[in-house]
Amino acid sequence: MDTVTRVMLIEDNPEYRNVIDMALKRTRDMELISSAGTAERALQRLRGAQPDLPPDLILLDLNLPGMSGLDALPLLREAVPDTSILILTQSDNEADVIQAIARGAAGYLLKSATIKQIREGIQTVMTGGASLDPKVAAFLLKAMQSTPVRAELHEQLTEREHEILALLAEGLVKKQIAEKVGISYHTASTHIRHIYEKLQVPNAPAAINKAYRLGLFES
Amino acid sequence: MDTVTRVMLIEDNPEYRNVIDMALKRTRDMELISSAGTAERALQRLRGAQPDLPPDLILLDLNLPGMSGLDALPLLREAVPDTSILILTQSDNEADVIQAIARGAAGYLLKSATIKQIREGIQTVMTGGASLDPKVAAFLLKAMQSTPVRAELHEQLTEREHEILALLAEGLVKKQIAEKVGISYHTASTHIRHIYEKLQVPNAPAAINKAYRLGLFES
DNA sequence: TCGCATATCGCACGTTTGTGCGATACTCAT
DNA sequence: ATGAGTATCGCACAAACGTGCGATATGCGA
Repeated sequence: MDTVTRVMLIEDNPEYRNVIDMALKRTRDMELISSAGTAERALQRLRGAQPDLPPDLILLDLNLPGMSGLDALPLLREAVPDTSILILTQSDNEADVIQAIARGAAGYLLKSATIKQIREGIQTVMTGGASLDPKVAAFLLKAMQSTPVRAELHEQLTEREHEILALLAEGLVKKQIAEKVGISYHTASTHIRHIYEKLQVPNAPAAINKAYRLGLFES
Repeated sequence: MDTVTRVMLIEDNPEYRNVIDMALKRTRDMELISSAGTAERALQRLRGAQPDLPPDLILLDLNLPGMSGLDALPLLREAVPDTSILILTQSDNEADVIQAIARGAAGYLLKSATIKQIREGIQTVMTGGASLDPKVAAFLLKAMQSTPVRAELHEQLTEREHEILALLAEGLVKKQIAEKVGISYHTASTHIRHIYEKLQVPNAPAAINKAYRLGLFES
């Protein structure tokens, strides 16, 4: 077991860089050995002619100037295969999370995390665990669930609502839907309102998206 | 927001049942309202003629006499759809973890967890997060990495446009997209305009629909 | 060098949406 | 027979959308 975890930080915001710096300094078993404002700089240091000694762990921001953290991830993994990479970013965007995991991140923390949580996260990763923000973990679980509630939700929408949802997906506006189905604009509006409530979405594009994810459109 | 989280425990080991009992008693905002030694008993109570009031959260052991926790999971979810189910078991078996997640568990803790961790886990779940033991999280990440994410079908849309289309599908409005991506409202608007042109659709719902039909989303 | 695609920003204006609040009527199970 | 769910209709209004017409800047291939 190593005595000290040597950490490299890739983060463009100087203030946040300072925060991390201080956080790690207060811990005897961690050391911030290097920090870079861009992925390009970090890669340069890790694979140049005389590369730096690989760190034990890299804290990687996703929202970087130039190359994104997401794109940098596989390159970093190639450059330093034995180094764990822990994402530390603002974005709780679902796609970012999935992508980061797919590209081999050892964990995903949000910047809303406390200093203590970050330190614990680093320790967790160094002992072979995976460190996930609860919010992020929730995404992953959702993504992994092969929609067991699917049948129930299928029945959730009435036939009328299905019909109207399909027309919405085709690009018709409410007025056109009303004409096509032979009901008033207001009724069409009400049906759509109910669709949003049942699917728990705020608007039309989200409704179409959810409908696909729930398998309401397959056939 | 409820003041007290009402917990039901399904666990055959009387000793461990005691442990949980004590753990929850020490917390003002949690209450153990019911505990059962088997899944059958628990289900009976939740869906009988005069069912118990549904708990806010169920702590479920997987290794139960009679029906396994894994089999009970979907039945519990059906009986009490609004109740979160948190797995609390010894098994860190990979298959169990995957199965539990697939069947809709809100989290997965190991019995090696401390009292404090269990309490935190419950709180996390009640606030909409997912509570995963780091070891368990590591499994999930590995499982997700082995499932290669489909990419490179976007000859049509640029990377930026994809990004924005995804946010649109999530239900964000243009203003929110602009903020999230860090561009002006007008630029977001322009990107969306281009998306409609390329996909040859008149509006957002149609764009999401077409994106799925073209396989731009497949996840 | 000259397009072409991309990414960014800007404004105006009519149209559409989403949602607040209603309402009546039919069916069906409790 | 009462309530829950469905389907229908109605209005008002702020917010958001879609699209007309611009613009500058960069990079890249012809």
